Amino acid sequence: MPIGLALARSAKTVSRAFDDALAAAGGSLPSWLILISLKTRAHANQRELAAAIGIQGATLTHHLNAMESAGLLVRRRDPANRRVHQVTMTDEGERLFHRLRRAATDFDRQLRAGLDDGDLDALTRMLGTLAGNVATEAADPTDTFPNPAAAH
Amino acid sequence: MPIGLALARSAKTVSRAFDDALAAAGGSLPSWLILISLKTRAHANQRELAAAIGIQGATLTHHLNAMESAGLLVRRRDPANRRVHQVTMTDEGERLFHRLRRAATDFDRQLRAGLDDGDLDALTRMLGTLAGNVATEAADPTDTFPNPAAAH
DNA sequence: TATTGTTATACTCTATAACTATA
DNA sequence: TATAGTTATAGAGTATAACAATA
Repeated sequence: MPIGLALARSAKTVSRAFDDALAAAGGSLPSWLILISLKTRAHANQRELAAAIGIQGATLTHHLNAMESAGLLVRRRDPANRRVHQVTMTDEGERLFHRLRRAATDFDRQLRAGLDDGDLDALTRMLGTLAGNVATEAADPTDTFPNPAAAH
Repeated sequence: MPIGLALARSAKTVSRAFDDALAAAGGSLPSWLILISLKTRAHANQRELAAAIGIQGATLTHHLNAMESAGLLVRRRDPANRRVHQVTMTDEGERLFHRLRRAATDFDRQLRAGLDDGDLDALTRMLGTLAGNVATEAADPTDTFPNPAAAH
């Protein structure tokens, strides 16, 4: 079977299950990715944040609007450069982050069943190869994940 | 890094590139999956077709409407059971199928670069394991891909 | 009544273009 | 002029619920 089709099918099944797990915990994939980025990295501005997640700035604004309405974060202008909006998680956002982290960790435990560390290393490496083989502008390769417990 | 996150990132990059490749050839992922299914399998009805692709019946109707409007296929009632709509590819649909097959084949060649047959076998197996680990209702496991040349 | 498919409607995620505010 | 972000709008893909046609 073509490897792209295998990847597409697996990713579809897994991503739907993961979406369900996040939804049950009160989140969604975009909100989870945004919370991870806010929690683990210092982004100079929203464009960097959007790039780290792999979406456009306007798309990020869309999600931030919803999350701010939900009380998960606040945006303030940076006094040093009032064009820049500083995004900060609220206590409510922190609580959601922890609930989602729990859901993601549980999910990953379920996902790994039947695969040993060597398998997982090989899988991660090969997935990186696939993405690299078709990457156009190459998402930041230094964007490794700093906190293994903090995401699925 | 959590394996689910590695999969999500890789799948996002790869699926966007694949969507672009299909779009350049005049198609989309859903239309490609539908054409593959029409070409390689005999489905008793649209519900089976939808299930094979992993979407709901109403979603399939949505795509079939667009594809029929585009002249890629026709729907006729089955005389033996007039509730069933027989879906048949037109010559135009056949031509698109062949263009998309070419695009998908080229894409897969690019995608496999740097991975040998052993890698690909291991990767396919592990992707299956991941999907199986989180599958809820388990998509038809007998739905193997009958024509390796016919898809990405 | 049960089955097959369609229609109506809506939601999520994403994007581009035009715009405002700031530098 | 250039940069950061927002607003307006749109499109693709998906879903559920209600419906029509057929058995």
